[in-house]
Amino acid sequence: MAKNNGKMVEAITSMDDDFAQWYTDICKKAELVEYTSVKGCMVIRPYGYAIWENIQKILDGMFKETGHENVCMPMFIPESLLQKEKDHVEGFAPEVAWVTHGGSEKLEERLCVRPTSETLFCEHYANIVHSYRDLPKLYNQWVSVVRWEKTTRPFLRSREFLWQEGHTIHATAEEAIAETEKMLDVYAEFCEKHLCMPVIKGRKTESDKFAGAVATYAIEALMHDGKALQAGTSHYFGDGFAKAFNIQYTDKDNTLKYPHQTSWGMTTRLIGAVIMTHGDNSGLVLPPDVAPIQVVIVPIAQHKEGVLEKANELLQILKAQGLRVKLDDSDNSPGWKFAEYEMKGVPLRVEIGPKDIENDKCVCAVRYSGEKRDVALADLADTVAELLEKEIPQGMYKKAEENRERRTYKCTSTDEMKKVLEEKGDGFIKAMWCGSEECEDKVKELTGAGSRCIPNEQEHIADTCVCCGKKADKMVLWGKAY
RNA sequence: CGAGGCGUAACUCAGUUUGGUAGAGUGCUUGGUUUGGGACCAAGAUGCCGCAGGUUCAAGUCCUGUCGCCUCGACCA
Repeated sequence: MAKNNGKMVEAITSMDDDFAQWYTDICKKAELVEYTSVKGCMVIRPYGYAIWENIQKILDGMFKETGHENVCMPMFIPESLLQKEKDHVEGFAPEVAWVTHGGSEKLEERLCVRPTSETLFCEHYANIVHSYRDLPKLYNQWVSVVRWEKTTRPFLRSREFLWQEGHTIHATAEEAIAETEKMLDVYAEFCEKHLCMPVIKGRKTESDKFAGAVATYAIEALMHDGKALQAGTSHYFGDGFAKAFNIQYTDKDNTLKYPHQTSWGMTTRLIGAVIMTHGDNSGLVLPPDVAPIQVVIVPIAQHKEGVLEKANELLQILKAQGLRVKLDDSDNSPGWKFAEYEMKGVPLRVEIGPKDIENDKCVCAVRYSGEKRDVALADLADTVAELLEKEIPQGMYKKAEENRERRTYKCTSTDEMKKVLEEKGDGFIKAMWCGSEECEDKVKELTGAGSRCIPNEQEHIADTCVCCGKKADKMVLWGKAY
């Protein structure tokens, strides 16, 4: 039955032939996005947006549970405000969009469309933070931001993208650092538990950190083609922004002090990560927690007596479990429906036809593994719950983790790195680094793989730097990145 | 922003070499037969040939410009 590299129908480019085209095909054919007349600005269609809504819902719950409140900042930043923190403006100025006119009148001061909102939060904090009693403020906002990227790709790099940005301000550095680390943990937990995507937590190198940050932490995931994707970041700002924006509070000892800040963000890029982590040659494969449709019921020979009635019965049973279920009773052929919902990544398909009804059973087909099994109708609710809550998420995670491990290598020289990447294909490389930016750049130049992060979980690969051969005590995760 | 490729029906593309009535498959609409892996038959509808100039009796085709998309680099979530 399976043919064409496991792809059952001729619909999308095989990921082995052209991974980039495969990705674009899925975005279009699974009806996630549609291009518009503005480059890099895409319509996120209902099916794609529903994935984002599910991501939002879960993440928002996690933020609230850790004490955060949602706020909403304006979309515009006056140029003078953006320029208050030197590193920050240098990092973002090249890619901001400017508003210069209101109607036909030129503005006194041009406004930048927010590429991120640190400056706006800072301006606000300066107004509302005066005493140690005002701290901490644990804020988050769900908005879109604009960065005028030169090269764009759906979800991975668009000029406008949706995200959440958390911004917190604390009395002490210790507290802010703890917050930075806590939110990175929240991100990692979300990716692993709800997106079934293994990630590596680590710290960014100096050259790779956020503009204006003291330290940037990130979670890195490995896509199916061996390229790395940053799935989330968490920054510690120290008191740099507070000094630039003159945010001060009076402490218990009646002295003026500068507070310490953090910010952290995850974006619609996560949808791209899900596509490239779990997708296959039949299309998208969605983790049950974020799938807009968790179970699709496909009736077979639906014109025959009793089939649709039984299918509706199953629909009600599963709906009563609180699941997102769809019964497709359109007049498309069953084969068409199978292919359609595989393309859309629905985690579980239930087939019900005359033969099944005769035997009081149905067929459950698991998307990620392709496995089909008979299930007694009496057991359906329990079996589906077990599949969606445990078996499928665990199986998807394991599959993704195995792919990552298969593509993770340890190297002790740049020659070895180069050879491994050429012979075995792209992936993560664990190698030692002396800490100099010069070596970091040179490794990228020689091998094409840049530093992704300094993983929290360190391993001792060698005594010396992979590049210069001097003494090294840090293990860096290297890879080609999206 | 550098290098390469491509813009013709909703989609994939042929037609461009050598200028001469706008094409195919898929999809869409209607009717019928079907239904356990993208069903079949019949009848239909659908085009500023990316856009703007130019050459010509005549341009999808030739020339100039321009915009957009895709891939690979550099930059970024």
